[in-house]
Amino acid sequence: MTETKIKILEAAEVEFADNGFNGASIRNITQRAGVNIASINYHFGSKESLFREMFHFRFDPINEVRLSRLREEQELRGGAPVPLELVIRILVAPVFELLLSEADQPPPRFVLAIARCLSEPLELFTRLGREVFQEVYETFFSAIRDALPEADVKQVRLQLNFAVSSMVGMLTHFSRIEQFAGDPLLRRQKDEILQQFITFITSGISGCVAVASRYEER
Amino acid sequence: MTETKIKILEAAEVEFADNGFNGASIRNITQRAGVNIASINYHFGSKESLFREMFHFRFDPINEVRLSRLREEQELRGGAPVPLELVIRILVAPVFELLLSEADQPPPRFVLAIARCLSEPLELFTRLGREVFQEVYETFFSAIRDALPEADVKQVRLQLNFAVSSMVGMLTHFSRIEQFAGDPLLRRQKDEILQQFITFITSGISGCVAVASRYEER
DNA sequence: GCTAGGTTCAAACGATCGTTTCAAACAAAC
DNA sequence: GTTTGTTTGAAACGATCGTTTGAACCTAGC
Repeated sequence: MTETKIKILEAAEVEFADNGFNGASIRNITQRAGVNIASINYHFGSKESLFREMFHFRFDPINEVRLSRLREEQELRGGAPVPLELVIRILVAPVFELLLSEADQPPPRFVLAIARCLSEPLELFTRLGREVFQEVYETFFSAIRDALPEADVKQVRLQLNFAVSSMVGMLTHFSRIEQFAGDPLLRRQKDEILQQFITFITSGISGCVAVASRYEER
Repeated sequence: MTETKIKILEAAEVEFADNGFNGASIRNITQRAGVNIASINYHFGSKESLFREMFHFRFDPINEVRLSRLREEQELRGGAPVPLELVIRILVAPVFELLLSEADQPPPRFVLAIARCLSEPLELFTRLGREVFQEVYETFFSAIRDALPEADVKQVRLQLNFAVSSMVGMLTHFSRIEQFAGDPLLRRQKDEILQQFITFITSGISGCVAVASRYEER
């Protein structure tokens, strides 16, 4: 990868994070990267392709980590289901560890950039989201089903939707919602917040399943 | 309110929902409304003010319902805390009942419009969000604290952030994430989905508090 | 030293954006 | 019927957008 491409990718992350996809401008990106305005179309083809490449460049490794960690745990247990909380942890941690980076340095911008752009209703992002996350979605869907054998399949799908929506919402809005509260929350240890969020998702899902099976007992 | 203003507001909801704030264009809105392009600046002043007015027009009544329902329940109990699940229901239901509208008609677009635009990182939306939701945020924060007397204050704030992020994420991404799953989820009774989501949030919060107090017992 | 292929550059392209202008149309009051 | 104030209309404003062009530049390979 040439130096120019790298500089563009880095500048694009900041610009997309600050302004969203529609709000980001080719001119700002190239100016921030210190390269010529034509270089984006030369190296990437278009603004959309630039975003697509940034997306894959950053999230493909994250998704590989998710899938391989889950596979490890599954093999370790040789057929026995991986506990729900661990499944959720493997799904959540690789992204949120980036968001809640070390206290002395700001979090990497691409997480914000992608979370925010995914909220924009362009057809591009529907396709891209599926392209990048479909395999992870399906794999973790099965893992959660295995962890909750008593749960209805459709209900598990609904729970996973809740979980994913919560994750994207958190990534997008955490810093903003923080402003409602007076003092910042991120001062806490990142591991503590991460654990809390994992617990939140896990108890949310298992709480729903528990309530549902209580209904069926009647 | 003049007929033109109403037509613009209705068209704006669709346009903002379909294209986000930056992606929406004055020309599309006026064209859809069948009015002259200058009428937006005449009646609202600017694109930003149009959005602001739409936001207040739609969410002020919703927030009033939330606050008054909560107050009712509090008075009914005369000092005793309102149970967590009910607090969450009062917070969640007034919005999600709109999203999960009757099966034979599409959900009102302004929910999507506002949820999606709030995800765009414009400074306008930080201000607007605070302007519209601050009172609800603080009131429900207290109510949750009352419902969970054993919980740490900072932790409750974190939980509320989780809850709010989940809500916005749900509103923004529900229809999109649905596409990962083969068959649509909305066919289920809306009340069932709503109840599931309330249970999800409630068990998420109380699960976190339970884990935390378990730690402190050691 | 020359050539070829990849890369950068300034400049311009056509399109669209939010906003403004100002005259025409309209309604209500006298 | 005239006047006054409000609302609409077509047209244009200046700015910015993503993209393209074609010449200049650089660097290997011969």
